[in-house]
Amino acid sequence: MTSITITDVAERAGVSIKTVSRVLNSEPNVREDTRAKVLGAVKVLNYRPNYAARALAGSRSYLIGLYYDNPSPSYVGEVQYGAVKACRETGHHLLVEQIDGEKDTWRTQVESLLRQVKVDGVVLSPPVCDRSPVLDVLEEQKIPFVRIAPAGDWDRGPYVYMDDKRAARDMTAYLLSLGHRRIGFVKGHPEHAATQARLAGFTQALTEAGVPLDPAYVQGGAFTFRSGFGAAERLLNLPLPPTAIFASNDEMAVGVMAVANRMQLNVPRDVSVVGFDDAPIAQSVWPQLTTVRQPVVEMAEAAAAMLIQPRASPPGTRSRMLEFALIVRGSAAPPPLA
Amino acid sequence: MTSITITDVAERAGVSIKTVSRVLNSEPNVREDTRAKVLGAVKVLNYRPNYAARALAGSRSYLIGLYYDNPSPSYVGEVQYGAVKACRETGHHLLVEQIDGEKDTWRTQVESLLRQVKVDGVVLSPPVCDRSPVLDVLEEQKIPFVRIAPAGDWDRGPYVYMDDKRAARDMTAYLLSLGHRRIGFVKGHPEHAATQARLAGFTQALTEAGVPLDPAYVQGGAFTFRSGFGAAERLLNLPLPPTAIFASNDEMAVGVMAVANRMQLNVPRDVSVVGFDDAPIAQSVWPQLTTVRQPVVEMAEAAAAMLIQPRASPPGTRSRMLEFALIVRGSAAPPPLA
DNA sequence: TTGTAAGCGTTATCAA
DNA sequence: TTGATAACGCTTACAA
Repeated sequence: MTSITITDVAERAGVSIKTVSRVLNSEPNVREDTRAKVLGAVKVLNYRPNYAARALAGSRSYLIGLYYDNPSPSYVGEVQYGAVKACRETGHHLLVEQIDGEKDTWRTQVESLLRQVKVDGVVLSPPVCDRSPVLDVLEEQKIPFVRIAPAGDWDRGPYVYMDDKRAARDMTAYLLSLGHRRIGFVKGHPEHAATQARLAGFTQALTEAGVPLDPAYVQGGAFTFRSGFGAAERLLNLPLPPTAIFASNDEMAVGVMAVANRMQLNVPRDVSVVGFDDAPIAQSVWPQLTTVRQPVVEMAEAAAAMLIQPRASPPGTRSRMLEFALIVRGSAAPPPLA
Repeated sequence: MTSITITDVAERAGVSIKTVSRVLNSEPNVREDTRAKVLGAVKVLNYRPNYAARALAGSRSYLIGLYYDNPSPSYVGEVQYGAVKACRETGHHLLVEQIDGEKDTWRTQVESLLRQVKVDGVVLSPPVCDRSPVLDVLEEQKIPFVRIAPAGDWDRGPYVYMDDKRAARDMTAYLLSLGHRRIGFVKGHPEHAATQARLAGFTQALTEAGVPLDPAYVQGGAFTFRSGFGAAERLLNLPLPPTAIFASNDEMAVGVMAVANRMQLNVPRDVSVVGFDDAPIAQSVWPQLTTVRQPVVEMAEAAAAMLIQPRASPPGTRSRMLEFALIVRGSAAPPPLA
């Protein structure tokens, strides 16, 4: 069961291993017919270059790292899915590492990882993309990286993101177009970058429509079901309750719906509820949630792709914005005719 | 930025590189003080062996593969989390690959992967753990593997699993202990292995308690919200509807709850609803779902650990069963006093 | 346009 | 108990 090596290919094609190497790495200066011969031999022998040897000898390893830490399992799952997809299309492989623990250990963790296995680049998923010791090491060692939806430090390397603010604005505009004028908003966790952006989009839409913003309609939340539940209780018990509630993630939106149900309020007839994220749960409630779809898989895929073909993105515009989508399902409707 | 190699360590410790290698791989025949010297040098230099060199020269690569395909993102996320955890504890790394597409391409996919990068073993997550071409290749190439919750072929290599049948039995027994006698059951997708096991556990509990099983109380489902919804409509519109419904996963249980809500039935006062899996959604509904927690993270961790330290599991007993847990939350209560 | 030879950083062989 | 030295399969100078 000895595996096929570059030597076998070279012999079969009647050339030197260097020529085979040239063909494999699409280097210039190979005659077309020579190239064809080599490719033929590769095909016949079903040759696959050994990654370890490549990594050891050369400067590339065909390995892409994915550093993550513990957001929701489904987020990680989606990121991984996108990254794997981009990798396999170009014969790369994905190495997944978790960076966790205390802040002062991050640098060491990354240094140690990098020393052990060489990667061609790393995809940084939130919240790792916002840990500056991690970025420090990567920059020092000149290892390319792309961040997914970073919360700040936008000058530190390329990133992929979506426009949270505009998405929130569009969603609010949708609610306004339905006829709502009293719209409640449930904010996210104060430490999350998206929280501010989504709130800003909400207020912008209101301003643009000339609808005054009642501060009582904006309630604090923490991206959890429970916090959405609490915020909804406050909102719906107001003397003049909102006719629609925009929770800044789906988890909280479902909490809002639960409160509505308990108060015998029919969604969307009596009150409209919309969320953000298009998490799996959005389709597992009744009515299904109208929400904003975050292109998580696509962002991860784009990030990995940028690492693999840096030439693809023109210099200067090193970051990529991906489009969100407004997913209209059944949880929002025109307000009751009061 | 030249990295520290085994040669540096050898010089610093005043021994040959072979001796350093011996210490690093805990080989025998090294004097205790020599070992200490080497370890000291490793520490001072903060040396980390280069993976590619190890893989190329030796028989081990310190890389563990995780082959998956596309179950729910959160399942993948959890599996990955457990596997990464086991890996990092022993200095291994996780290589994630997706095996997808048509059945007749699986063999080639795996062969190609294996040829490119040597792994010390692979963790097979559902549904890949049940694709026999994948197992074939692994067996042929004598690459150790551990399957997670396989659906069949229990003689093909070690696996980790949980006892679905017993879990379903326990859950049913819990409902019975609450006083329920008319219990509805929503089956899972017919092609899923767990479906049969869970139904079997349900009927077993009934039999043990001497409670007759009304066939009308067992409804088909498909592990989706919608199928749970449909099954619940049939169940709750029966002339004598059940006082409790056991949906064989959480997704369906939430569908059942949605129907109850629409029918103005209070959960759990009017009807109890329980699920299975302890998916994230179980905590994002109101009341929160009483369910069975699957030890997904632990199974993945155990699987990877078995690969890394094969000696840990005594010969013969190569598979491991992990314990489930009954998670009692608010969705089940004694039946209404009729 | 092609080939030769020297590494890359380990482990394995075999002798000391 | 230790240590030279030869692989491992590839890329990278450097020649031809």
